[in-house]
Amino acid sequence: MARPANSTNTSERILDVAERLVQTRGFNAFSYADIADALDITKASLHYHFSSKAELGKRLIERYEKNFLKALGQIDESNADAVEKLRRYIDIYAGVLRANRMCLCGILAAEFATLPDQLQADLKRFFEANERWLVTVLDQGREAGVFRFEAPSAEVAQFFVAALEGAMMLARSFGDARRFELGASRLLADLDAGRTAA
Amino acid sequence: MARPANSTNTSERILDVAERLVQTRGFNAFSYADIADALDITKASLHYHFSSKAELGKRLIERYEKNFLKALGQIDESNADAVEKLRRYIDIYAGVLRANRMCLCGILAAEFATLPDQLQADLKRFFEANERWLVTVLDQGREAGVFRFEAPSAEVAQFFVAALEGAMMLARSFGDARRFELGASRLLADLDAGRTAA
DNA sequence: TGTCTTTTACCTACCAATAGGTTAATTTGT
DNA sequence: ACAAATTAACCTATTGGTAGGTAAAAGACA
Repeated sequence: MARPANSTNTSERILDVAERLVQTRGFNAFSYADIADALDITKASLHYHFSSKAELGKRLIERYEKNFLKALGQIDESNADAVEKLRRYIDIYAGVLRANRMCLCGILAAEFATLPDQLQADLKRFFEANERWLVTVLDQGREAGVFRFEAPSAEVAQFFVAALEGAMMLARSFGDARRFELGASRLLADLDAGRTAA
Repeated sequence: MARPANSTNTSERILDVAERLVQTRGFNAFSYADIADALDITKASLHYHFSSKAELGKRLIERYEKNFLKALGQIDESNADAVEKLRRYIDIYAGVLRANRMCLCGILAAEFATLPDQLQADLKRFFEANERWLVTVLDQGREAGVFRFEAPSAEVAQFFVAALEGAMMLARSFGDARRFELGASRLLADLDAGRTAA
C-alpha cells in the first residue's frame, strides 16, 4: 500500500519519535525496534527511510538545527533589546525541559566519543551556530550599555551555552525545572550592567 | 589461576577499567565484554565480583564519591581562603578533563533516564554532597568579604556544579580544554567581590 | 484512453554479532 | 581439606542491518 502523499509524513513521524527517544534516553539507548513499535511499522521500513542509524542521527541534528536557527531568526526579527533576546533564547531551552526532554545536542555531546564521525562534526556545527548568534546579541547588548563584561564575547557565548546545557542536565536529573530557571537567571544577572551584586 | 591475595586487587582493577569506560563512553555504551577484554579475564569472572551491571555501576559511584569527598576534605584541611578552595575544586574537574574523561557523575546525569533506580538515587546523593560542600565555602567567602552574591548560597552552589559539568561536556566535545578553563574562570570572576566588570 | 514501466512504501523472514547473565566444573593458595 | 577465584560452555534476548518480494501510485507515451 504505497501512499506517496504520506511518504514525507512517515519520514517526519519517524524523526519525531526518534527525536523524542534521543532527547529522553540518548542516542545509544534507543533502537530501531523502539521506533518501529511506537509507529507500528517494521524495522525494514525504517531502513527504507533512513539507511542506517548514523544517517538517522544526521538527519535528526539537521532538522533540529534548522528549527533552532529558525527560532533564533524569529527572535532577531522582533525589535527586542539584547536582554529580552537572551531571555527568549533561554526560554527555548526551558520549553524543551518542560517537555521533560534534554536538548538534543546536549545529550549527544555527552555521548560524543561514541558517535559516528559525521554526527560529531554536525554537533560542533550546531554549537558554533548557537555561539555565533549569541556573540551578536552579546555585542549588541554591550554596545547598548545593558550588558557589562570584559572577556571576548565569543568566550562569554561559549560559557553561556555550556552553562545552560549543564543546568538543563542537572535539572532533569533532579526532576526539578526550577534548578534550570534559577541557573539561567543567574547567568543573565551576571551580565547585567546595572548590577551591584549577583 | 586464583590469587586470593589479589582478589581485592582484581575488583579494583575491574572498577578502574569500568570507570574509564563510563567516563569516556557512558554507562550504556560499554559492555562486560569490553572490561573482560581489557583485563584478559572472562565475563563470568566479572559477574563473580559484580553480580550485575547495575551493581557495578553502584559500586562505581560509591567509590567515585568517596574519593571525591576525600579530596574535598583535603581542601578543607588546608588553610586556604574561599577563593583558593574553589580554585582547587575546579582543578579536580580540570584534572579529569586533562585525562580526556568526563566527570563520572556528569556523564551519568546525561543518561539519567535510562539508569537503574538505585543509580539514579546514588547520583543525586553525589551532587547534593558536592553542593553542600560548596555552600559552606560560598558562605565562608561571603562572610570574609571575598565573594559577593545575594541569591541563597544553595542556588549559587547548584549553578556552580551545573555550569562546570556543562563546560566540561562541551570542552570535551570540542577537544579543547581551554573551553573549560575559561568557563571556570568566568564562574569564579562572577563571584568576586572586587569585580568592576566580568 | 489504456497500457507499459518505474518508483514509492512497505512487508516477511532472516542474518551475524553482541548484550547481560547463568551453571557447573576447575584451579589456586592456605 | 577448604574457601576463594576463575574458567568453559552455555543461554536468551536484542542489536543494526539485509534479502527478496509485493501492492499501489505515478509517469510515459501511443
